[in-house]
Order: sequence, then structure tokens, then C-alpha cells
Amino acid sequence: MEGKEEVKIDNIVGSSTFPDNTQSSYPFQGVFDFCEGDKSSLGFMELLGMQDFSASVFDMLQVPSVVQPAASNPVATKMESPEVLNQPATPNSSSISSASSDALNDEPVKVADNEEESSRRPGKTQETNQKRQREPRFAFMTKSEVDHLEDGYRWRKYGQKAVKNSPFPRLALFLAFDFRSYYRCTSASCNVKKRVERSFSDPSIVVTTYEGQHTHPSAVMARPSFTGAASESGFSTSAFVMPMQRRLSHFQQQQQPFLNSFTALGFGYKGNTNATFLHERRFCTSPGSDLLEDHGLLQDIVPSHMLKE
DNA sequence: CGGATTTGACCGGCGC
DNA sequence: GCGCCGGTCAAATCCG
Repeated sequence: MEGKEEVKIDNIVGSSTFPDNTQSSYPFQGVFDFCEGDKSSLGFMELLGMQDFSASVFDMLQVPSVVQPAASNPVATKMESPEVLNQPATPNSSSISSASSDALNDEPVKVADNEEESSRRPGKTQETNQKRQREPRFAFMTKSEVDHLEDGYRWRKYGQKAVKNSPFPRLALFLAFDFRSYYRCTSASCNVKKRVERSFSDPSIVVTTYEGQHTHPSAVMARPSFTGAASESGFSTSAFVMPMQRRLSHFQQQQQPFLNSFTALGFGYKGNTNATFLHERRFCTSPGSDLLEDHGLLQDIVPSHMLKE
């Protein structure tokens, strides 16, 4: 895959129909072009490989040539923040296998291989000689008023920063606006982390970025009340929790075969009901090939009668 | 009282 | 070398 490539984004629509017959949708259309090797498209390239992307897909899909009128498409605005795409590259995209290589792991379980470093700052075992290897990251977009969405695991917040993209970074702390929150899985020996932030372009969208893989079952899934099928309404909270885990493992398994594809995700989330809806389509970026629609795990989580139409 | 959150300080990477 | 910035630490604080 060399040189400039143009990808037609044909109606990326995450439309949700909830049991109460309300609807929400997130339509996207346009043409996305990128250049492999071009730094400005770094974020997208990482997205292609499912290795590391911290910018939201929505942000990446903001291209000047987007067809949708801005009024009806809140994300169809010109990209104004180059930082979004200037995320540092994954140092070694082929070394996902070294699951225990998280140098930031400060659990006591971790064998300290750098004594002098830890003496300078207690509890810190960051490697000095070797570049820190990041776990693959997976980002999810959720349209929600709630920042921290239930995903079946228990998290402890360990940091918060005002995001750089904010037009008023100094005011951000006062206004409780444009935060990025850092969470760590509370389970011992599980060093999964997640980052939660609002999309810069559409503040109604929460971008949740997961890093690492859980080494334990979900706390919610372990409870008997959540292990069954969906509730009588056709949905239950597990309709959200369950797919989140399965999607993560799904992506992690699929990332090698689908190096040439990316997945656009749209989550609908309604606060007052338990209803959740997930929509997934996978687009092949090979020029000339048909867009590959993939229900993915959709059929696993949405009642069959809702898939019929 | 114990666990979770807040928040300022700190560290390392990176660009200039 | 310096400054900026993302990410993390850890003491203080909050809260059930």
C-alpha cells in the first residue's frame, strides 16, 4: 500500500432504534484520503492496523470535502486540530505478544528490573534504556451525556488532565470541560488502562480508549444476574457490557487479518432506559473493492427481530 | 474507616 | 538545552 489512497466513506451510519421507538443516528459521508508515510495521516494509519489510535474515528473522518452539510452533521467540520493526528507512533507495531511488557506497571507483582530508577521515584519502574512498549489501543465512541460508561469492569481513576485541544486549556479546569480522565482496572495484576475524553468536534460523543487486555473476567459478568440472556424487554445492561468485552477481544483477534480495514463504530446510549445499541461496519480500504459490510457482533447483541429490517 | 477521587507535582519523550 | 505536553504518582480529600 504505497502512495496516496482515497477512501470513499459511503454512508457510515450508526442508527439506533430503541425499544421505546426513539431513534438516534450518526450519519457520515465523504471522501477520506490519506498518504501512507505522511505524518499527517499517522493516526489513520495506526487505526488501519488497529494498533494504536487515540484520536476518535469521528475526528479522523473530518475532511474538508465531506459531503454532508455541517448543519445536519455535527462532525462534518474542517479539521482544526493537527494534534489529533500527531499522536506518537507505536514504537513497535509487531510486538503485541509481549503482554507483560507494560513498563508502567507499578503493581508489586512486577519484577523490578531497574533498581536505580525506582529509587529515584518510589513505585516507578519505568524502563530507561528501552523505549516503552505500548499495548494496542482500542477506541470506542459513545454518544452519551455520561462520561464514564459502564463496561463491566471496575476502574479506579488515577489522573485527569485538561486536553490540549481545548480552545481554553486554562479555563478547562475551572469549567470542568475538556478533560481527559485516566482509569486503571482495579483488579490486582490486571494492568488494563482506559482513557475517557469528550470528542473535540462533538462534545456529545465520549471517546473511550482501552489499552491492554484484561486478565480476569468482568466483575459484572461474574454476577449471576447478568449471566443470562437479555431481560424481558429484549435488552439489559449486559447488552452493553457484554459486547464491549467481546468487541475488544474480537478486534484483538482480527487485527492481523484486517490490516487493510478499519471499523467505524457508533454507539447509541440512552440514559433513562437500559437500551443500548451497537452498530458496526467494516470498510475495506483497497481501491476498487466493494465496501465490506460486516455485522460483526451486531447479531450477537441485538435481538433478531431488530435486525430484520 | 476504607476505598475512590481529586489535584498539584513530577517524569520522560519529543520538537525546536 | 529548553520548553511543552502527555501520562503517572501520591498525598490530601471526599464519600458511603
